[in-house]
Amino acid sequence: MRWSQLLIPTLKETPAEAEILSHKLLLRAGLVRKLTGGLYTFLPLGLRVLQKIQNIIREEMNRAGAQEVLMPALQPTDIWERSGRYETASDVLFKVKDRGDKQWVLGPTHEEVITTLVAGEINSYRQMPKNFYQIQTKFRDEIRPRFGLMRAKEFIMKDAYSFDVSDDAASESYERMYAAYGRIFRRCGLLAFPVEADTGVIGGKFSHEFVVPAETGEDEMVYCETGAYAANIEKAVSSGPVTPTPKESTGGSPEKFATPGVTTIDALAGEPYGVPASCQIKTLVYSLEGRLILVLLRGDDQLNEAKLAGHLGTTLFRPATADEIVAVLGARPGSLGAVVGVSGNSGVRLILADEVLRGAKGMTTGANEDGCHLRHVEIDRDIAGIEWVDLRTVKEGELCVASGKALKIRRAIEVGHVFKLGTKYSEALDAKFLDENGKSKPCVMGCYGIGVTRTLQAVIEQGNDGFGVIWPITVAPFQICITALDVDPAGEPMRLAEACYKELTDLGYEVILDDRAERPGFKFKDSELIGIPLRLAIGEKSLKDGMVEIKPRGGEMEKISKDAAVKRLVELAGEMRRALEG
RNA sequence: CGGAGCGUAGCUCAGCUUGGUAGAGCGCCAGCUUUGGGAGCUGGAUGCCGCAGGUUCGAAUCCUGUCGCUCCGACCA
Repeated sequence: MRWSQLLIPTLKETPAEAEILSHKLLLRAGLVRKLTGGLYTFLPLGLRVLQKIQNIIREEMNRAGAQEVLMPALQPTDIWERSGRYETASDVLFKVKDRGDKQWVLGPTHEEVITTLVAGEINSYRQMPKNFYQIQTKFRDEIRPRFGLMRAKEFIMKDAYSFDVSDDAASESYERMYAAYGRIFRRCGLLAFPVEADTGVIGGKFSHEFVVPAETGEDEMVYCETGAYAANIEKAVSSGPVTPTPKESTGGSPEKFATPGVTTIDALAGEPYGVPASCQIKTLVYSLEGRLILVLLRGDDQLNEAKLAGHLGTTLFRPATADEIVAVLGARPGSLGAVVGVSGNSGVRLILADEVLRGAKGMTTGANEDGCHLRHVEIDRDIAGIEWVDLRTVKEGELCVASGKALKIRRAIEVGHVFKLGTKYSEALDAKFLDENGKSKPCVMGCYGIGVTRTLQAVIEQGNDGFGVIWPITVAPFQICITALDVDPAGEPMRLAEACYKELTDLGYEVILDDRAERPGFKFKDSELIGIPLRLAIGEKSLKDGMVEIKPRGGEMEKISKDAAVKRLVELAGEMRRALEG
């Protein structure tokens, strides 16, 4: 294609709206334009990249035995009510009404729709396994869209759903998708890693996120440099805190002492009290269905809410308000504890304590009386009715359970997620089949997502330099840019450029011919900004000696005879492709 | 939803404190020059100063409201 005819609105200056590098480049390279917050138009260049990524996904999904379908984005509410997610996912659901005042939802994902389809079409074990996928626009009512395509109200996702006759068979489907995901991201030129992920209220071990390490990511991953372990922080475990929990008795019974104005762990750790955070019991209070749940953690630990949700089997809990807490416990946040007035208190549903506190002695905690704390607390002796759970958030430097080495934490962008769902949706939406014994069973499901638009931005986040984007050749909008330095149609440079353009295009390459009547520097800068992997520059100067110039994006320029140029470009393109696709 | 910041030319931004005819650079258009790394000169076009009220003789500027955008936060007591 001719550059002069395409809409490629590159920007020399950085738009004020962009904060992170990939977002800036998305705009500067003329890939997208914002309609409004969280909604973007893909321009010709951006769309080309998007389609490249989609095609890689298609090829790998098909290769893995999945088949493509396309489901409605607009969905009736009743299937969401049947799955229970009209409630539990309510805050991200875009809800719309039609003229008859009937409520609909814009799909944030499609478990309900695909399961409804399968319920009607699949009745026998002979019809499985099946795996359906689609590439489609999803809608999520994000609290705060940000970072361009990273978190948007509307985004393109590849979602796949597997249906199997048994748990074992479902595990095989899961493994197939897991392997396919590795290939997809590799082919996109992305360094993406599988990490163990939170399985939420469904539970189980089969959930991995594919993440791209990046400072701008919204997720945190915990990993061991030996490669023995990697997990999302919501899921991660370690062999425990670096400072041990005290296990020595310090007194015969809990002793109340005055701590006026002290409402934080830090304040109690400071003068004049000097109680190390690791010797404090932090008491958090959550509300679930009108009653309170006490969550006990060591003072220096942070609650991992995902773990709490996993243990409770629901996400319908929230931090209790100060009023609720005072009504039930008699004290305000900051002076709370589980020792006094908690056991047998009908307003308290449950006391959960983090495993790290097992056997803790000589601890200090709130006295359930404003301005007072208790010391010499021994958790086994002084707090009744505890349920022990792993609830803490792992910290950097703690030891890996697999290798014993110190764990590291990095931020990362989640680009894909594979998840073994079990029978939650098939049971709720009646996707059942008859097995070989004529017995009715729910299908065992898995779901597998890739954020396509986010993946595009992740590729930019990972591939760029001071000049602009560096596209992997597999997803580049064009593989080759021919920069004609003199665009007079009758002149030799342009005639040669046209000839090379035709030859390369005939060979199946996607070539952009920069035929704009601009100065060379301007055109070089532009081709670098939009990140085309290979550039062929044709100008009078070197042409006098029969030479042209080839420059791989981010590599060294080489002068080459004009007759050898096409062959060399094909060679280089092949090398680049093989490096990614093997 | 809470907090903060910002809305002025296509883009980046100044002007606002202290009210008095709307500004710069880049981009765009025309011409000349230039022609291998975002050129130079000359001339030109471009604004509901986000929107709506209010104060005032007079508002981009002050006040109120509203809409939009960006950032931080929204369990960690």
